[in-house]
Amino acid sequence: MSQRNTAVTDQLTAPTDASSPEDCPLPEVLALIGDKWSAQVLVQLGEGPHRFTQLERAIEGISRRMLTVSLRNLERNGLITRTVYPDSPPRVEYATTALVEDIRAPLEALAAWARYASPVIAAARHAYDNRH
Amino acid sequence: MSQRNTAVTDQLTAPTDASSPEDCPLPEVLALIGDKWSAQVLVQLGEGPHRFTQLERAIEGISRRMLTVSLRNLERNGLITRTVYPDSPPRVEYATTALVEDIRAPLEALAAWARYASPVIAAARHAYDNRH
DNA sequence: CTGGATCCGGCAAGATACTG
DNA sequence: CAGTATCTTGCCGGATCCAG
Repeated sequence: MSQRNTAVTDQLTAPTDASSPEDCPLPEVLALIGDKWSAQVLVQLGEGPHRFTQLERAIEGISRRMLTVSLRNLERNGLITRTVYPDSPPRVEYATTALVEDIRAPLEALAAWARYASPVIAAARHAYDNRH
Repeated sequence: MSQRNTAVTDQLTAPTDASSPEDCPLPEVLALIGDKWSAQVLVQLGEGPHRFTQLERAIEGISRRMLTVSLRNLERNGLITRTVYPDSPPRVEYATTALVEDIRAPLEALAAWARYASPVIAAARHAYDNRH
């Protein structure tokens, strides 16, 4: 199942025109991690395995319920693993799977873009609002 | 691992360690284009300027209302421009701004990842559902 | 042709309380 | 500690009609 595969990005560099937006599965990705919290969970887990409360504290503003929902969803889609240790008190650890390795780069690129674009966007928004 | 980066990401990931998830502005990006349609609109406009009806036909399943809403939102945030030509019947053209150029690469990387990961995810989901 | 305005159902998601 | 269950609210988004 979990084959390490770095050939993903090779498809990109390939000189195919590849820009046909018809078969662009971008919506699928966004359906997976495009919601309010999943991406942050993935980013946080990128730092290494985390326990439930650890995540809850690390991710500002998330509710217990939403954390649970996000984790279940990510687990269901095979993006994270959930390991229960038979301790007392109970201990559960979440970690990313190999699948996630290959999106970390584009995700960080997006984050980098955000840092750079944020003030520009704020200015554009302000200008637009003044115009209306 | 992956090495396909634009000027923007090169500049910004270089100086700092970039792996601190605290100041990760990923949620901002997702708030911008993480909704159901905006990303597809951007992708479509990446092919070149489009008129309203042209977009409506190109993007499968979008309603007029949602197209309008998405376009307004993108315009407000400075990601696209809206040009009105004083013709009869009225003609309006939408095009991406320079800001968008720099996210196209990571966005396509995400799409490529989706193509590769889709079957794996489907399998994981199926396995999970059987387990419950 | 390019939208705006309005109504409305359904789901996302916060708050709160309870449990093994 | 690591969740569930339930209630409630907000808003996303589809349908429909109207307008310049």
